Amino acid sequence: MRLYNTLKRKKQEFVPQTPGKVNMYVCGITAYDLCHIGHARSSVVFDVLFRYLKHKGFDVTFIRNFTDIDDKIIKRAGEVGKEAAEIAEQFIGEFYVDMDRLAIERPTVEPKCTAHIPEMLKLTQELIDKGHAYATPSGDVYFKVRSFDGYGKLSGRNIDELESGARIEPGEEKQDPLDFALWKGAKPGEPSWESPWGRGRPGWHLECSAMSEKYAPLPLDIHGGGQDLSFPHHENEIAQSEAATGKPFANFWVHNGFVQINSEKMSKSLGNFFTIRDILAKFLPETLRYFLLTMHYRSPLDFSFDALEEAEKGLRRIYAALAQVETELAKENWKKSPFPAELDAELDAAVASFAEAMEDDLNTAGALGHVFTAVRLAGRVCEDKNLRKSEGGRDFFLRIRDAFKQWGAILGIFEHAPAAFLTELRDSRAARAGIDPATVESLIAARQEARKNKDFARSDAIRDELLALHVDVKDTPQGATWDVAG
RNA sequence: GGCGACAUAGCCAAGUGGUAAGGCAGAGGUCUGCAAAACCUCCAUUCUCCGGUUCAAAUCCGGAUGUCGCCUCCA
Repeated sequence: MRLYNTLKRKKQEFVPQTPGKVNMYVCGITAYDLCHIGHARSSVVFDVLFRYLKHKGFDVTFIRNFTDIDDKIIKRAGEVGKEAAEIAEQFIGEFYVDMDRLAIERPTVEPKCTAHIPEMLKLTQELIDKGHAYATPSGDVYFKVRSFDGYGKLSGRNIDELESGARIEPGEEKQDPLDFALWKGAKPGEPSWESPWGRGRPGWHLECSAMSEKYAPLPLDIHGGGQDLSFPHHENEIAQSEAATGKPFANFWVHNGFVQINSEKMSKSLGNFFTIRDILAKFLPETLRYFLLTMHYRSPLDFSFDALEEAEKGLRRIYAALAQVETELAKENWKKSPFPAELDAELDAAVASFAEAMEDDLNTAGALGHVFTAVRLAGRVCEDKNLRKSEGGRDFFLRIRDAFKQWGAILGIFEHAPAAFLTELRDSRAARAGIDPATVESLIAARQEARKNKDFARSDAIRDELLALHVDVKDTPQGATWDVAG
């Protein structure tokens, strides 16, 4: 497959170091608050990459860390009067709740920063020994950026231009404004660990270098994260790891684009900030996941509830087709009658196109376009009395079901029982619209009674009444069903 | 100021040299007691603008305009 490599600024054929095996490291969360939609996007993107690589038959080691000691965690702990470790544990728990709802598979390894202090001390010592880092009198250790030639190669920055913007904060003992902390000397009341330079705690960038090296042989095949992490975080990881080991750190750098609100970055200060919980209070998790996949992973993605609602309609149409296929497959007495070969050919083409889209830099948006080809094909066969009752039709339905099973496993959607999902989706929509299902059911019962008596005036009057509640009634041979209108 | 990304129909969006996927919305039709859903048909001679390269460009190059991101913690 082809993947866009930030390091080379172009798509490249992805080839792992060891045939058949892939090592992938993705920067995880800092556990100090609930996750927002941006975390959801990043998680979904790399979950799909993980699933797709496995689908292709690779033995994937997926490492995703937890930053469980950090300024923000300490700050939060201070605010609520808890220990930093308690805060980290709490929000790691909340993280899993969100991830599970979004059907994010667990990575192979999920190392925590605080469980790898010895590895970080070792790496820091190596960097000091090789002249790439220095300790200060107050017990900080800094990485000497100018000692590493490749600095800036990932983010395309020039070290002298960076220099002009950088400055030394009061209290810092850096030799150069560009230098960054590997180890921070302990401050009173903060969590700290013993080190050769006195008690302290690791700097943020250090953990990813130390833990990736521990769980995968360098170079990593893939290193991923949000676009904003490329500088300085990923740049610093490269500097640390390559300066210490002399080996390249990662072959492919994959960065997902940002979630925006009204074309602007979301941030707490702008007040345009949504947590995953905020969304899932109104929409099903699969709707959010589907929505996130309707755009290419590197593009900025504009979030709005209107856009989510639009995505929801698309997802509903897909599931409606799957439900119809299930209904037909539950029937028996298949007839021997001719089945048009061009329908099979179109389905073949859709399956092939889906695969091509995924091969081309994980183009889930393009791939979903081909999913709708299968949806239309299913509808066409269901429409035709002869086709849907034929043996060829049955085989076609089975093929469609298989295709969706495979696509669903890759994308992490389409995996619910269709009829049950549609009911759940309808109830979710009804709840948003403030529709009381019991009221609807009783009106429908009254309407059925009227229809039974051929009292169509009354039947239509009730339909109008339901429509005023934003409810559409659908009469089927099995009785009346309903959905939220629009 | 430096670095970078993006600009495709009413809206969202895929598409990196060969003559514009898909979704949502909309119009007409089939079906239906009426509807809804589904299906069929239609809906960008054109890809922000101006130049250039080429037999051929939304796709490559140069310029303009606009939007956004990074350069400080951030997915």
